[in-house]
Amino acid sequence: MASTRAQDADPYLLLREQLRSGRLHPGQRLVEADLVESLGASRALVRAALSRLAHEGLVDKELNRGARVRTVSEDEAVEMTQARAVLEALAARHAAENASAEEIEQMRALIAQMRTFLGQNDLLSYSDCNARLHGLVQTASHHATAQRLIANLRAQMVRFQFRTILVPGRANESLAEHTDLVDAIAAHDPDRAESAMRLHLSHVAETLARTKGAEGLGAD
Amino acid sequence: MASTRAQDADPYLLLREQLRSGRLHPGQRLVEADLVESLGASRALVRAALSRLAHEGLVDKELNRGARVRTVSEDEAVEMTQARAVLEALAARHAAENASAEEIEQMRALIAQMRTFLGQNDLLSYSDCNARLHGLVQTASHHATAQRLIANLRAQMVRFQFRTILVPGRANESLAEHTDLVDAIAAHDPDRAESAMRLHLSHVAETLARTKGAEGLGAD
DNA sequence: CCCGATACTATTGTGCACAATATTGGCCAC
DNA sequence: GTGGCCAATATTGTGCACAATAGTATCGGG
Repeated sequence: MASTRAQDADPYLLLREQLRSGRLHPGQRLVEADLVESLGASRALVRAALSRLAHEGLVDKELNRGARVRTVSEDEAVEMTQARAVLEALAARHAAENASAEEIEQMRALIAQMRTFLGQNDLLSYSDCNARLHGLVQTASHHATAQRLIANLRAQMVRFQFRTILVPGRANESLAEHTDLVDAIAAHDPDRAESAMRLHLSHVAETLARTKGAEGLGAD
Repeated sequence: MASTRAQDADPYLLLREQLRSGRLHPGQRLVEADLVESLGASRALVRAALSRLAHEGLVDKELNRGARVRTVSEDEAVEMTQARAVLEALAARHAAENASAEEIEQMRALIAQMRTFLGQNDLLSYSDCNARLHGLVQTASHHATAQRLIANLRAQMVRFQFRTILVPGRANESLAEHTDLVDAIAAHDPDRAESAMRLHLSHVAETLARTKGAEGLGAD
C-alpha cells in the first residue's frame, strides 16, 4: 500500500520541501490534522514545524485561525534578492580570501559544466550547477553567519528560483558574470569578487523586478 | 507577595529579555520546568519559545538533553557584525533614496543629542541614541527584509552591544561616522550613504576583533 | 424575501499524563 | 582502592483529551 504518507521524518523538512516544490498553492490552508495525516508526524511536531515556518516567513499564522501558505510578493522577492546580494557578496569576498586551490578547481570545473549545459540549452541542469556554484562560494567563504542568512532567504524565494534565466539573453550574461566571479576568487581579489557577486545579483534583482507577474523556469 | 513570576506574557519575549540582560550565564541549563515556574507560562509555550530561540541561535538544544544558554564567541560576533554591516549599508542606501524631510530632521536632531551626550561623557545615553539612529535609518529605508535580518542579528549580539564604544577615541570616531552617514542620507546620495555605513560598521567589527576577551559597556 | 440571532461544527490552543532518555550516585567485583 | 555496572532520579519528548474560538448553517421574525 503505497501511500503519500511519509513516516519517520522531520515534518519541518517535509513541509518545507512541499512548499519548495510548489505542490501547495499560495493562500491554501494548512490544517494541522491533515498535516498529521499526510506527514505521518504527531501534532506537536507539526505545530512546531508550522511555528518555525511562520517565523521564517514561509507560512502565515493567524490567532485561532491556523496557518496558510504565505504568498511572497514580487516586491518582497526583489527585497530578498537585494539582501541576498549583499550577503553573497560578503561571502564572495571571504571566499576570495580563503578559498583553497582545490575549491577553486571545483569552481572552474562547475563553470565549464555550466558552459556545456548552456550550449545544449539545458537550462535545468544549468540552474542546478548555478546553485552548486553559489553553494561552493559560500562553503569556501567559511562565513557561517552569511551562509545561514542566505540559506534562510533562499528558502523563502523558492517560488521565484526558476524565473530570471528565462529572460532572453539572460543566460549568457549569467555565465559571463559567474566566470568573472570565479576569476576574481581564483585571483584572491576580495574587492573584485565582492563587486562581481553584487553586480551579478543586482542583475538578477533587476530582471526579477522587470518580469513581474510572469512565472517561469530558470535560475540566476 | 511580590514574586519574580511574570504572568500573562509571551515567554519568548521574556526569555529573550533575560538573555539580553545577561541575567543568564552562558552555558547555563534552561530546565523547562523551572522556566514554567519563573515565567508563569505553560510548558508548551516554553518549549515553543526555546525552539524559536534555538533557531535564532540564542540557545543550544541537544536531543533529550535540553537547552542551554548559547555562548556567542568573539569570532561569531565579528561575523555577525560583518553581516550586519552589509545589511545596514543596504538599508542606508535605501534610506538615502526614500527618507522624508521629516525623517532627516529626526536624524539630525538625534546627531545633535549624541554630540551633547558625548560632550558630557554620558556614554549610556549616547549608546541609546545610537541605537535609535540606526533604527531610524532602517525605518526610513522601508526595506522590511533588511530590517528583519538586522533585528535578528542584533538579538544574538546582545552580549557584545556594550563593548566597542569604550575603546579610547572610539566614541569620537563613532560620532563623526554617524554625522557622515546622516549627511549622505540628507543629500539623498545612496552610494555615499552605503559606504558611510559600511565604513562605520567595519570599524566596529575591527574594534570588536581587537578587544577580544574584554567585556565592557558602550555602543557602536 | 431578506436580515439577524442562535446553535452547530470544524479547527486551533493548552494542559496533563506517560514514555523515553540521559545523568547521577551507589554498589559490587576485582 | 578503583573501575565498571546497575539502579534511581531528573528531565525531555510525545500523544491525548479537553477547552476556547472562529466560521457556518439553520431558524425565526420582519
